[in-house]
Amino acid sequence: MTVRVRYAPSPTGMLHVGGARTALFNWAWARRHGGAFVLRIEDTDKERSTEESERSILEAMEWLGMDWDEGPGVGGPFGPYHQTQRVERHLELSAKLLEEGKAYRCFCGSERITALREEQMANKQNPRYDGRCRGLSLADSTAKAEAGEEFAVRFRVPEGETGFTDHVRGDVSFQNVEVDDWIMLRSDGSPTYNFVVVCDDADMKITHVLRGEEHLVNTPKQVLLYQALGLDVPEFGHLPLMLGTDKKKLSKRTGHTSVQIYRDLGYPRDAVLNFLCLQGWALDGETEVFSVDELIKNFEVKDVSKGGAIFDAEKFQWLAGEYLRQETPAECAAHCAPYVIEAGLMSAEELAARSAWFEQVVAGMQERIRLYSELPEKIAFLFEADDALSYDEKALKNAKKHEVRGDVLAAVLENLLPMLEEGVSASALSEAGKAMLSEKGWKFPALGQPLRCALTGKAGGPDLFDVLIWLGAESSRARIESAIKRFE
RNA sequence: GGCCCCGUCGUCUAGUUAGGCCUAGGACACCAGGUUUUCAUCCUGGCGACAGGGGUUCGAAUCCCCUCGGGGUCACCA
Repeated sequence: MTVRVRYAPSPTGMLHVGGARTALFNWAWARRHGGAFVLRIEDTDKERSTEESERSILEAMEWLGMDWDEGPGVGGPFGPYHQTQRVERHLELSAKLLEEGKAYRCFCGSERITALREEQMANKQNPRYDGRCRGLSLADSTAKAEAGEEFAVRFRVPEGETGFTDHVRGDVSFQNVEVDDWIMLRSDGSPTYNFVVVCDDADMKITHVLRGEEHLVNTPKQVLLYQALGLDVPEFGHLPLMLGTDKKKLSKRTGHTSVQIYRDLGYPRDAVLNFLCLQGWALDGETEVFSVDELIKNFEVKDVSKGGAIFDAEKFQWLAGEYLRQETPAECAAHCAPYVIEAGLMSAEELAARSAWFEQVVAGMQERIRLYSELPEKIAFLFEADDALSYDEKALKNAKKHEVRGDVLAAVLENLLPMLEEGVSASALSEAGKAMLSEKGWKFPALGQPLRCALTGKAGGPDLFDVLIWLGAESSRARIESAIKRFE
């Protein structure tokens, strides 16, 4: 049997990280077994669904590299892949169930149902449909319907018990009395989620349903529906929830929830993918950094953890840094460029004209940032006015600790600047600088701290000889000369 | 509250299916050292968990029962 899985987002917002992980596990499972990964848009909520959300979700899926074999944009043999375009089929199946007595029309109306529920809750009973229309004969109900009475269609839950073997949780079962006679068709004739999801999954020949744990309690309804329809029941796997720091389902209350935001925040794509894997799954218990190829090679649904995972933002950032540092300077520079432009440090044209220079800077900064977006702030000093560089209090204090600061800076001007003008390498500068120090009998901090303040205005940062080269002879000279005056 | 699911370091997890290899391993975070011109990276070390209680067994994180705790869900949303 060919594996066919699906991810079925509703286009009512961004791509939630929990949804992204669900999609990722489905995708990996399909790729692992040479099966098909289907993308279906569950747009039955007309109030909240938007085309913009759909576009954004698709774009995020593409960014993550999760290609779908069937779905929007690519089509497929079981389309259409938008749920709203499949209602004809839904109504057909609903009519069939109605005829067979496996579903029935309910004329109670939402007002009565709401009142009933309120009364039951007031009496501390569990809200449940009281079955008033359950016994209506098909002939009677058809007559009422034809007379124009409004009705919803309910599924007739049989007696007994419904169980299934969940791939992550093992055997799970529910007493059917606990499963209410749920609504398949609303009184406006539109089908509900629990109904369409089964129709569509069956029509699309889905073999494995991997989804979030919040759907666990929907499963008996769906299993019963498959059975009533005389269809094969697919395999299920319910993934643990991704939790916020409040231990509740991840929501905007406790942090960012969409993959688009993390992308915009400058997290490397592969770090996002890797991190998603780590929430509920482990490669071998030892390896933390691994590629999606390794996920595909090793992913088993049964290995997914049962417990919910609190979203560990710290670890996510660490992982981002790991990936950022693995990139070549050219790759990293390309990823950082939009942030540098956005921060107004350079225009796209300037960046293109000075790409070699920018790559050099990025190479020197790579182990000092974790997200692409962190670069602008850290290199902003390079773009300040040479004679009006802002000095951090600590940087200035460090510089002033050294009595010989003026002599040191003068020596730099005299010995190192000419070399810089000739265009030597950072290591050559470094050697010359150290030779100069030993000749004069100065320790490195006596050079480092005043020079760092003079050039960057910061107490910490990249290698000083790199900075000299980045700045160039002219700026370096101007900054040092300005510092000599300002340090007095 | 009913039903369902879950419960190993602060957090993510390995180990639980086939009880002994577990004086419970790794990672993030934190702390302390080291490398370094600073910051960062990197290296070394430390801190730190089987929710609790009963069983079963020569032996239990692993099996059984109870308790406690957490979560999900109870819509004519998905």
